[in-house]
Amino acid sequence: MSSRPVVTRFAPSPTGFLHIGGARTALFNFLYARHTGGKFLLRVEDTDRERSTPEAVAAIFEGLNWLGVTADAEPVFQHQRADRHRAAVEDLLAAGKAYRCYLTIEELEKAREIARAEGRAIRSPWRDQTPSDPSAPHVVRFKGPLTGETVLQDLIRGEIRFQNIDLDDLVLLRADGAPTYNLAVVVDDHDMGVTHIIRGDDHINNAARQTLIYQAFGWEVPAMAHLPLIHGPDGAKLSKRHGAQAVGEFADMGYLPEAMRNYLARLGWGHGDSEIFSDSEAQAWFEVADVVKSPARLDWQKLGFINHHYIQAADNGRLADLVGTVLQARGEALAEPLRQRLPELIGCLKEGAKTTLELADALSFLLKRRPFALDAKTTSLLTDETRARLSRLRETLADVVFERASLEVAIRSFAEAEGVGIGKFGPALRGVLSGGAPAPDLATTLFTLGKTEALARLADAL
RNA sequence: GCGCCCUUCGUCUAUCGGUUAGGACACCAGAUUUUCAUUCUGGGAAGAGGAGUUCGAUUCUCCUAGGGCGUACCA
Repeated sequence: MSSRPVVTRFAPSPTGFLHIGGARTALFNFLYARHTGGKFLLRVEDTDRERSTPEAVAAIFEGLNWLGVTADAEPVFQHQRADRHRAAVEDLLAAGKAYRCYLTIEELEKAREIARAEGRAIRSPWRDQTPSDPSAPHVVRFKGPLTGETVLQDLIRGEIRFQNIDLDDLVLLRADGAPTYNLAVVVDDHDMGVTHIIRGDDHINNAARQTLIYQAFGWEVPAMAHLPLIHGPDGAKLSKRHGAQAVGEFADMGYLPEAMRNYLARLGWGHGDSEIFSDSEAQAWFEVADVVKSPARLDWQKLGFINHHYIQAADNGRLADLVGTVLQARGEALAEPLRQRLPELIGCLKEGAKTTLELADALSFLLKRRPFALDAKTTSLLTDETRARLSRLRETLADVVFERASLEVAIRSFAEAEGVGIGKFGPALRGVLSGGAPAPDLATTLFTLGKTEALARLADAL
């Protein structure tokens, strides 16, 4: 292909949020650029002014930012380059590689109907006709070859062949003079020096026609790679009912960006048996040719597994900030002593958490304000015998230093002194301390509660 | 209709003509255990179907089936 330094790009159309499939496309472009020491660029494909919104642009940038997939240059806005696009079309017109088409919408629809019935691509009669009035309303179409074939060398799928007769003469300039996507991508990718186009496989068909346009301009055709789409767990196209589509939703559901990067990279790409890998490993290993051809399904359980791993590895201070946001969103205030201890508490409680939402759940027993009612299960455990035993335990604990290790020892020796197993009073103790909310092992529960609060809760229940 | 793409355990994948078809998630069983969870050990689980090519096909070719994408003055 080319020995130029690699330039990749992500070119979203700002008509909505950043879809998870788009996020992965961006990630792959980013990884490949990093892998090769090249550049990763961003281009907003907003040639359709009707459907593009600034909110969508903001949402997409925000999503990419969160994911940590950042461009190496300022983003290009396609609509700002309309003059350049029009000039390029003039060149094509002058070279006889494009023509003005005066078909009305009605005529077009009729022609399309016929072409479809005959199973062939639509062809405008204006291909070889000169109009009596050249200034009449018209679009400019590409004049594609009628014979021969166009061959794509897809980096992922290999050779893909199209008969040129099956490719229609696409519109380059609309009736109002606005450039269309298929023209703009080619001109922009060329002008931006893009060497590798990595995009969703819904663009394979366009790739053939775009190749023809490159050739008409006499430009080098970039290397292309078409990624399979991401489907929902049931194999159908990802939609709302699958839980989430937008990367922002994944953030809200408590997933960490590094976990998303790992999971998304693993979805459709892999490096041997590696399941969990760092960003630098991903960058070192990523090859476009290793991307899998078939579409992958989103698997929430595996995402949860990966996220669990990264939560365990994450800095507790950072998790505390994240959890703070979650609690705030839930309207749960954090008392000052707890807020200060949050990183430490999270260190004690994060073991089983798969998301920051679950992490917040794990804190819920700490958030209770006493006095609180006990749940039915705990109440039933509180027989007179147990009550008496917990009362003795309370006295014992009053003299214990509230550190996890010493609490652990204290509980064990108390059980020994009582001549019973921990199972005899442990569940009741936990219930009394947590009010029935899930809580970790006893020593941790006591420790995170703190001596004052723990003894008070015990006293409340006895 | 026409064109193009895809098809290995439930899911993500490894294999690049010769393997007991490997790993991970999930699942099941057992162990540990002060709830839930965690952790540990073990287990079941796959080449869509049919023709070829070949000494030998998951791997190469073709057909069929199923799924997807495109077929716009959307991107």
